[in-house]
Amino acid sequence: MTEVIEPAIETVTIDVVLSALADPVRLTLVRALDAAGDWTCGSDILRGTGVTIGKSTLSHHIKVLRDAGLIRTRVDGIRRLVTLRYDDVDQRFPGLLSMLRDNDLARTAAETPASSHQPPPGLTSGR
Amino acid sequence: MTEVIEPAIETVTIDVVLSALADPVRLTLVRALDAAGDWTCGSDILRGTGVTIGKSTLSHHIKVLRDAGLIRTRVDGIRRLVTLRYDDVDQRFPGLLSMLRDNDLARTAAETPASSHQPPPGLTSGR
DNA sequence: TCCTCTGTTCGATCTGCGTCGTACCGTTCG
DNA sequence: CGAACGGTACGACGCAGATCGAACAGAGGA
Repeated sequence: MTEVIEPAIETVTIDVVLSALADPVRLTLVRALDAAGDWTCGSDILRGTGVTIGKSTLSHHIKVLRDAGLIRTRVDGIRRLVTLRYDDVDQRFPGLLSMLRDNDLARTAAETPASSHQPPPGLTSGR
Repeated sequence: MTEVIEPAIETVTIDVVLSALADPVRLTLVRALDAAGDWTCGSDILRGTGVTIGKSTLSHHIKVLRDAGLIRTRVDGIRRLVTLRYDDVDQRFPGLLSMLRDNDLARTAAETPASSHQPPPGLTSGR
């Protein structure tokens, strides 16, 4: 198998999404995935975010986000790649991702002095 | 004083809003206020929602929602009236209220047989 | 004035969940 | 085959927060 089960976007409720996004670590996770823009290795997501957690904790958060319909996981050999479900989330909850993006720009710029990646200019409004 | 302190909408962050809306009781509260449409007495908010909590708990939730910038409280004689900050929330987080509304229609219609107030048609995008 | 009503504040309690460590599994490579 | 790596599953721990009850505070009304 190369894909991991994920809920159909129509079955996703805002209640579950809100609960998933209420945690600061998961919010950082979503913002980092959004900044990355495409498939990212799980262990590399939090690079440069200043967040350091155990790998079991990370796995737990990724599962919560996946069950909430926010991210998609793909198996690539030895590792799992994850990405935001941009189209699905934008269709089901228009404007949600851009809400999360707003503060992200200010926060990542202020909290990650070691990272040199400035936020890609094309991500502010588009995909 | 007839008004209760509330944060300026520009200082409200999505992080706090998400945490406030992550609780099922508070979500019910917001949806009930949205369905009501205007100033509502605190003790009457949960009428017909099936949610029964102590008054101290209700006071706590209202305070959380107010601190999150979602609702406004006005003192009216012996009682406190609360209402959604439609304009402010729509301006700061466009689309957020309609996201909460989606499930609301199905839920309130199924859970409140005694209430005869259909959701006002003008609330979908405006105040 | 006294009672009632509405709401807040303060402790105390308890549950949910975020976190960690360990064990386990599948994949890749030497 | 066996070791290393990325990730998951499970149990345990600890803390934040949801809940409650009681006490208190204003505002109205009898």
